[in-house]
Amino acid sequence: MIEPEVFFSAMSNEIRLRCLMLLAQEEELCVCEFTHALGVAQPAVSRHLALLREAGMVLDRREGLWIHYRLHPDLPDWALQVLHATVAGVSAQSPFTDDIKVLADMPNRPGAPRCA
Amino acid sequence: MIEPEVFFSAMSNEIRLRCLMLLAQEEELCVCEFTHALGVAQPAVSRHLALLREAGMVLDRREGLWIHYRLHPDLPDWALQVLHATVAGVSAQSPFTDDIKVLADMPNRPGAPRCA
DNA sequence: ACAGTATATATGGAATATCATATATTGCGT
DNA sequence: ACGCAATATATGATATTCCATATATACTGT
Repeated sequence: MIEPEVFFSAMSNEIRLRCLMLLAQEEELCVCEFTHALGVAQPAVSRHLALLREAGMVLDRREGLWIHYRLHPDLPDWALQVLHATVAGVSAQSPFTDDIKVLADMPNRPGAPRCA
Repeated sequence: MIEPEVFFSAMSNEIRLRCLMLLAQEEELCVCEFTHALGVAQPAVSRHLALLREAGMVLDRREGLWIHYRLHPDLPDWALQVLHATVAGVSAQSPFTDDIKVLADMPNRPGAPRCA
């Protein structure tokens, strides 16, 4: 059971929050997708994802070269509600809006959503 | 409009989170009530409440000796949803459960809820 | 060997705790 | 009315711990 302070601490950093907002809308993403969408250096993204993993907020899965991250399936209900309320509240503002757009326009996406 | 990172940063500290959980359930509380409910030194409480005020999450009102704090009325909808989802999710666990109990049993409460 | 991802280390800066003290308001005694 | 004490709250100063960033390097799978 995730500690509320740990959970909110994870959400209190811009890079992590942007990653989580993407994950709340995209099911599963690999590191290079985060890197591309956020326009942030790869080591930084990796580090923050590691932090999210250690906090129990995301789960990773390796598939060849790529490592895919998704929200941890054991997240308690209140945590999911918080995530979704936040997406609803902020996804229309910067930088969250652009992140999705940039992600959608990314060429050669590994896990390429079928809807594309 | 409160920045999401500022908001979550405010919630990522145990003392502040406990204060906010109380405020989400109690409408209005003064510093001595927080101090009593949390069992934390007064300067620490005062500091954290000041931080919440500067973050735009709470509003204070002086009434004689006492300064009453309440959730800021301008908090956006998503923020309130996050707060309420969190209360629903964690109020049954430690230390949040005890905080309310200790508060309810506090003698000589200034703003004394009429229901007592 | 190479691409994708992770880790190690160092460093600067921010958050926090603590103690002592300051400020504000009320009430009391004279 | 005035001075003083008591109570509620805030602030300063300092030490310490935590976190983010940058850079370089290592690991993993093809």
